[in-house]
Amino acid sequence: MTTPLSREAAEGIAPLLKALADPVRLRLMSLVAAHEGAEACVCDLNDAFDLSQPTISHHLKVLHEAGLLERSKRGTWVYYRVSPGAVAAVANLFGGAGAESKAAGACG
Amino acid sequence: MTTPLSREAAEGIAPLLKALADPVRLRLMSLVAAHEGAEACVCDLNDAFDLSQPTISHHLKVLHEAGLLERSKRGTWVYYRVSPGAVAAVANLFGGAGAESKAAGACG
DNA sequence: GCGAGATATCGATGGTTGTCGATGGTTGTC
DNA sequence: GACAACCATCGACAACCATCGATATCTCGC
Repeated sequence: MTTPLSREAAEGIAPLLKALADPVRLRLMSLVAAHEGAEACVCDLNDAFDLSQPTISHHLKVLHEAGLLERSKRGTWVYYRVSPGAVAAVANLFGGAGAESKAAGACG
Repeated sequence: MTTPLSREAAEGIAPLLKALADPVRLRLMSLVAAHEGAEACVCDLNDAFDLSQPTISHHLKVLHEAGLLERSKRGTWVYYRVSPGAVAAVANLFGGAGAESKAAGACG
């Protein structure tokens, strides 16, 4: 945010922000990030909301397609984990914190 | 993003991200932030896009109502400048960079 | 007061989004 | 093979959004 974004840069980052710009998806991201092992089962996530299962599945898909969440299936269960790179790209906008390897970290 | 967001926190931050989740508004923010004196005249911003003047005005209004831009009128011209607090609230999500006094700064 | 320039507002329109119920595919168990 | 559990997809609907042209509002200089 210190130098003007090119049209391309803006059009690259906007979809990430758009994916995050929903209270449900924001909480989904934080739930996954804060979960032990940095990954969470869909069944756990479903229970954290008053929304229907298809709706949660839809939001997870949006986050996945934006590149913010990675999907891995183990048996019957599906686990999602935060994609560090995508989060870093967004964090980079706001000063570069989290741009190294972690999804979210403090300065120093 | 290291601890689960409360529903309230998520619903407070989501509108900020929603306001930013548009290529035009992202570029508007960066143009204002990068402008000399950290504020920019609407007339300058209009010229930076291929969009109509009402459309730019609309986007500026969205950013203003989200608390991301502050408005000040000087004579015929209207100047916008980045609101440090709102940007810090978003930056806080991604590691706390920019949460002190600047709208966007590096770590240290 | 009047015309000109800079912004904001209004109304319309086409596209996108959040949510749901119903359904389908996959995996594990009996 | 039959059944149950988990998750994704589909179709539908209401709400929202980005954009535009037209118009209103404000300020300046004459």
